[in-house]
Amino acid sequence: MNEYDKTINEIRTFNRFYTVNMGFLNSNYLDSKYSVLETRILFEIKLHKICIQSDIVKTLHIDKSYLSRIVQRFCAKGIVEKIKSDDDKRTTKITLTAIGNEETERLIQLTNQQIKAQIVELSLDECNKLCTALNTVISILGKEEN
Amino acid sequence: MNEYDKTINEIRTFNRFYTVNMGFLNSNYLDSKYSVLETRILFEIKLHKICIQSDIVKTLHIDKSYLSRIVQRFCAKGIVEKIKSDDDKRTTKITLTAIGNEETERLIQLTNQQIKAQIVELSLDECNKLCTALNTVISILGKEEN
DNA sequence: ACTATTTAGTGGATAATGTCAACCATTTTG
DNA sequence: CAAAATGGTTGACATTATCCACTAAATAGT
Repeated sequence: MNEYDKTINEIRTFNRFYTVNMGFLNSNYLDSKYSVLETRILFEIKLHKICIQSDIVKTLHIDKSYLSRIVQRFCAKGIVEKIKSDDDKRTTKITLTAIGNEETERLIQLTNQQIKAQIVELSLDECNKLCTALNTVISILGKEEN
Repeated sequence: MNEYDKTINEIRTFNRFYTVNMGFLNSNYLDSKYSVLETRILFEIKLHKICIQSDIVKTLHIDKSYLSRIVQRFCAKGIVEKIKSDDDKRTTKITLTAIGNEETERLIQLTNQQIKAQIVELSLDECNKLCTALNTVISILGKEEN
């Protein structure tokens, strides 16, 4: 077994651990009002402040028709707003409303609490080591991004 | 911001990165014949060699009726076999058939290839650092398991 | 021993999630 | 300018997941 196979195995093991540990496998979510993907989308819009749908389609690799409907739902709920853009008339800018911002903030707090429950018994030293390790993973795997 | 908040933020960042990077978000899968969960279940049965459904329900945190149906499908496909157990007559042992074993092996190879594509440009040193980092994460977060 | 509770698994009904292809309007490319 | 590409929407489905009720067997409580 070469070094690459060793790495592949390690990633497999990690994925198995992490998907279950973080509850990514079957995402019965903390807040039944929003699915994991919906939360992720809200968070993405919040990050960008304002963006177009295809930005999100690209970053999250989801179907555009699917996103279109989710955004429609968000608009109906009053948490997202569509704004006609003048530069490119095909696009519509989307952004969080004030309520949407609060709601997203609340969701972030909820996920934070969930994460907190996972790390609450760690020592400061372990926290630091964990941060370093996660950072290392991102910096190594993130290299290959286009 | 205290040390715990820093760690929570780091985990959030990591999750955002990793779910997209590994394609966990919307799991349009490599082999359309099996969903992510199905693959995970097959792999779990393979790990145990033989087990009962509720073992898998517990490890993967999924609905038992849902699993029941998936197992039924697997049986119909001939990749999983149910064996009456004599010790506890409520339970049925499940195990992979020969074909199921091959099939699962094939799926593992497929995911391996997918992972390989992600690390193919890494140096040996980076591979080692990655392994160490992933291991660290598991050992720290895995502590809190029951 | 015998009721009460728990555990394993199944099935019906239905909700939520996600996919595919067709389509219009615009913008970009050759 | 015609052809191809992009952004977004919609219809029609397929897949995936959840909830609840139920049977059968095992276990716990008294």
